[in-house]
Amino acid sequence: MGQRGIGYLGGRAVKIGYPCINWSIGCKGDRTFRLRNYSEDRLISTVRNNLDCLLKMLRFNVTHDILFFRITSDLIPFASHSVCEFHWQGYFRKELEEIGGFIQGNRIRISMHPDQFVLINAEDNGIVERSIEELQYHAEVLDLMRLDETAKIQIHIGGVYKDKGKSMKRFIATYEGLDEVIARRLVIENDDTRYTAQDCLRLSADTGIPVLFDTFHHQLNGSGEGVPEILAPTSSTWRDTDGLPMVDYSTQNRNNRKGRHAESIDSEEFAEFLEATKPFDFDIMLEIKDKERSASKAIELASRDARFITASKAHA
DNA sequence: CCCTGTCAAGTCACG
DNA sequence: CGTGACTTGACAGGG
Repeated sequence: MGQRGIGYLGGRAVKIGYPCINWSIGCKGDRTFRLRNYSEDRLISTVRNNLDCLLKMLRFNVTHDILFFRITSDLIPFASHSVCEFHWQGYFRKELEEIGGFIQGNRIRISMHPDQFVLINAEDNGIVERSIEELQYHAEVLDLMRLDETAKIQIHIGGVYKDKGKSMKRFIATYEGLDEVIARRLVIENDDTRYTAQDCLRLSADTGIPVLFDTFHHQLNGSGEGVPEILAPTSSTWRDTDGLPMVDYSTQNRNNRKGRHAESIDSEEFAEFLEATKPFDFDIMLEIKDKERSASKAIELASRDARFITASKAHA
């Protein structure tokens, strides 16, 4: 717990990845459709495409030493919506198992990130119920892939309504009642306007929930702490069974308004980040527009870093 | 084929 | 109470 040793002795090592979309392999694994066009056929063909593409992306990633990946929430469109009565869990069981087998065989780290509308602490109970349904869907995907507890579902806390204290109380109350299949995978992430990393740590102290640190959100909505200062406490919220801490890394788009992600990774900034965070082991999710290109650049930069691991080493 | 309005869900500000 | 901003690509209907 807390600061971990450098290097991959003991089977731990830093992995780098990107979320959801790969621009270079010619397929899209997050295809969806409009609710009014919902049909079982449409769902099946879309999911089949998404699962095929997901496996292709994972194969691509392994050949490029990209061993961390965020699976899109659009994998099964409308999975948690009442319109969906189709038992996709059974229909796609084999495909999900196959993908899960590939993930485990190559020691790929997996995360999922439900959208902002997932609020387990909303004042409206209907929103809470729908949010839990959505989390259930995410957990089912990872369970059907037979991934262990290190595969995480990250959410923002939200649901402030001008009273963070009450918001936190509601979060704790709902969290404590969550089914274990969800709770074991759930982690909280600091966001860019409401919950700072310190807020997340406060909530973690009460619930034991791990804190996923987002560097960019911390820049926009932090309390002035440097990255290493905040990485120490957030890292120690991850138990051994949770796997290495996850960190979302991104930088400001220079041309655009505040809050916009950069188009491509800034090599110098990333090298500085690696240097500044030397005492810590964590898996890095690059939230950068050009996805796998920046991931490859980052891996190139990290390849001299003793914490980093390649696919062949992970395989051994 | 291209153009463009719209999209499951969320909050918040405003009139 | 209703509407638009937030933010984003892409779906999908109309021309």
